[in-house]
Amino acid sequence: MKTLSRQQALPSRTAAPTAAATAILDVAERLAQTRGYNGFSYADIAAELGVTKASLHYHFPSKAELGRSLIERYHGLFGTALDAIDRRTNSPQEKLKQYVGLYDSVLSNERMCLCGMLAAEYATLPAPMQAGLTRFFDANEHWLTAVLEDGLRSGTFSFKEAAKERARVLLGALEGAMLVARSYGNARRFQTAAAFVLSDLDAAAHPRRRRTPAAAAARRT
Amino acid sequence: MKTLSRQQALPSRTAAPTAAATAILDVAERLAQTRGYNGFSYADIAAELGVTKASLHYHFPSKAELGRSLIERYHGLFGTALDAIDRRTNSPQEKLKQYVGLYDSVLSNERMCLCGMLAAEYATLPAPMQAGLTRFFDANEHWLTAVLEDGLRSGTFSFKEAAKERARVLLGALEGAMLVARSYGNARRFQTAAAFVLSDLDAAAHPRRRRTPAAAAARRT
DNA sequence: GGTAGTTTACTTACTAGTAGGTTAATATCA
DNA sequence: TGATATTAACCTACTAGTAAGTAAACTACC
Repeated sequence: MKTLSRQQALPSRTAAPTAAATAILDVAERLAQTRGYNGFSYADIAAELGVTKASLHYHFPSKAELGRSLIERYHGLFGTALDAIDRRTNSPQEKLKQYVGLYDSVLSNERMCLCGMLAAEYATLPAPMQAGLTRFFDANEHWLTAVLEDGLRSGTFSFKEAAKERARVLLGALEGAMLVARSYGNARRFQTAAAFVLSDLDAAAHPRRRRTPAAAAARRT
Repeated sequence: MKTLSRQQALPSRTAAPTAAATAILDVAERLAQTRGYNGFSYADIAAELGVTKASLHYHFPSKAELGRSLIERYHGLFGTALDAIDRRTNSPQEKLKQYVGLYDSVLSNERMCLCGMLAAEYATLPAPMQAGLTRFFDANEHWLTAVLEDGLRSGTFSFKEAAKERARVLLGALEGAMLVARSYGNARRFQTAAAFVLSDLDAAAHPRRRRTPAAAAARRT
């Protein structure tokens, strides 16, 4: 059995993830995204890493704790990616495009969004994982709502319901498109659907729709 | 242990489902829709029905066979429901509303669409179940495409991409909305999202939109 | 700087419980 | 009597999780 981590002395004020813990999370994440939380075991991870199950229990006492960590890390990384998008561009249209790109890169690795996957297994998950899941969706909804409101203000987007409702439609549509496309092993299928979902927001495509004051003005020019 | 079936002699040219088989499928279906295929066991079904696991194996030799039957029956029942919609109304708008109603009634029973659920577990499913799944989605897509084309012809609907593409967007959006809404235990959430997805198709909301594939392609780039 | 104590990162060997599945005997009924 | 349906009793493989031990590395102190 090889050693996962030969840990160099990090100061580590909080619980800094060790190299071993990271390696375990990496494998567990991929398995969870492809097979679901109920579709993999400690034995699967241990075999892949060439360590014992007991070693995994040293780092993550229970599978529930591993699952909780999985969501937490995923949420954190996703948040970082959203921040990066915000820094890269100010265009709401471009932001959404890059948001879709996040999903697309996951699917192109033959994976499903971790939280979309876990949402299916929701009823079987330990409470901390359930709470982590809805926090993740809430954060997505929050970010999308801001982008949509921005696009509405600037006349780029057009939709009649509240931005929060539109954000929910968007989130669900992307998760669902991903879910179905993966059954066909066809990332193109997702890309096409996602493009149409985004183009539904275009103010230019339906100029007489309400709640776009700027769009109405632009039309006259 | 009680008896599941006191079978009255059905002529049964094909394999007519016995009362016992039906009872087993009913329980298995509910478990699959709430917990997923990997989230229930023969022991769960047996306990609920008050029979032994061996008895279940008599009716469904393997879990794979049970799963396959589950999809087949679900697909058949869904097809019947779609036929019923076609008989009840000719209005494409009303048809879609009733189609959404089908999903809604599933979710209101705290269930997820069986095939949406299984789509998440796709990678872990036996091949016959995988094939059954895509057949189900194909059938949905086919029915939706016909309704959308009809609505487009009659001027009720407006969308720029091919009806088949729109059908895929619709299917994914509904499955995804359902998936997320269930994590919040909130059927309203689904209803609201579904209503907006349908209203996106309304020709009245964006009268100048055109079905120009060239425009759609340009927007994608 | 050497050594005692402590911590980290594992190991082997095990538990109790559950998974899907089998077999042979038996009950039920037409 | 023969087919249908069901049971008890089992099997093997695997599940998450635990107990006890160990080698190496780090820390404290004289």
